[in-house]
Amino acid sequence: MPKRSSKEESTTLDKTDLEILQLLQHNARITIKEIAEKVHLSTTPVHERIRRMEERGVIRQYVTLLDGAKVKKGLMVICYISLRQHSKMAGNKFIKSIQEMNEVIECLTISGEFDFMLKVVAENMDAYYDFHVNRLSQIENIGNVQSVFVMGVIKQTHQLVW
Amino acid sequence: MPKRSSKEESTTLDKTDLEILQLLQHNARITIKEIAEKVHLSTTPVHERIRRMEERGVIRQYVTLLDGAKVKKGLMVICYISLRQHSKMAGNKFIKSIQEMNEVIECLTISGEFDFMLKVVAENMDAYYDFHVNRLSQIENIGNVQSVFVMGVIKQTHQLVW
DNA sequence: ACTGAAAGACACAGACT
DNA sequence: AGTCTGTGTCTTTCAGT
Repeated sequence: MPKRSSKEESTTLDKTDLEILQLLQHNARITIKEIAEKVHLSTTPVHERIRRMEERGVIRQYVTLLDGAKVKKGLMVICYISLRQHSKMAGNKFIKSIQEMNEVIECLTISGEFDFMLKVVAENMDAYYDFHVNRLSQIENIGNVQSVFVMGVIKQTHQLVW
Repeated sequence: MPKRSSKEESTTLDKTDLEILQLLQHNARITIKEIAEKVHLSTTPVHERIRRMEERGVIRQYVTLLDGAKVKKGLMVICYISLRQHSKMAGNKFIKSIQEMNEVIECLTISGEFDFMLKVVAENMDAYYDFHVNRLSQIENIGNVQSVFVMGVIKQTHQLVW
C-alpha cells in the first residue's frame, strides 16, 4: 500500500462533492448558504467539504475572468516554438524565461513537430510584434517560431465537471 | 459622438481599478474588506467600483479552477479542424455542435491551414478516442481533423492585468 | 456525517463631507 | 469620489444527535 501525505487524502468525490464543484465552477463567489440550499444540506458540511477539497488540491484556485478587449489585451496569438537543443538544462532555461513573461498566459509541451505551444496576449499587433522580436526571439536556444492569430473565441469554459 | 448603452459606460479604468482587478484575478473569493485595506480605501468605493466593472463587462465571471487529474480529466488534447464547406450556415452548425460538447472546453477560430482550434479534455486515451471517433468526427461537414497531445502544462494563468 | 444555534465578520445601503 | 455608521446576512465554530 503506497504512503500518502496527510495533505492529499484520496477519498473519492461523492455526488454531493461534484454538485458543489459544479456550482463553484460557474460562480466562485456563490455563498456557502446558497450552495447548501441547492444540495439540500446545512452550511456546516458544505463548508467542510469545500475546505477538504481545497486542502486536497481538487480545488486549485478561485479566479476572476476579465474581458481582454476591455483591459487592453484585445489580441490573442497562439505561438509554436521548437528549441535548438533538447537538453534538460536548455529546456529549463526556456521555461524560466516564459514564466517571467506576463504576456504568455499559457504554455504547454506538446507532441508533434514543435516542442511548446504558447498562448500570448497583447494590446494590438504592434505590441505583439514588439514582444515577438524583442523578447520572445531573444531567448537563447529558440529554434523555430510560428505564430497563429486568433480571430475569434467561439467557446471558452473551465468546466471540468458537468 | 457615438451613442452608448447605459450598461457599458466607457470610462477608463484608473490605477485603483486595475489594482482591484489584479487582486480579484488571483483570488475571486477575497473579501471586499481585504481589497479595501490593500488599496487604502473604505469598503464602500471598492464595492461600487467592482459593481460598475461587473456591469460594464470588464469583469466577465468568477470561476473555480479544478485539478483535471483529480476530477478524472487527466488528458488534454489540442484538436485542429477544417470544414469542407465554409458557408455561414455550415459554420454555425459546427459551432452549435461544439457548444453542446462538454469535452470541448475551448474553441478558437484561427488563421492558417485549419479553421478551428479546440481544446478537449478526457479521462484517458480510450475516452478521447471514443469522443474523437463517435462524436467529433460525426459532425457533418467536418473536413480534416488533427490531434496534438498535451504532454505537460508549464504555465496556465488568467491574468490579463499585471 | 449531519443539524441547529450562536458569535463574530462581512456586505451593503444611507447620511454626510 | 470618498468616509463613517448601522443593519441584515453570511461564515464559521461548537455542542449535540
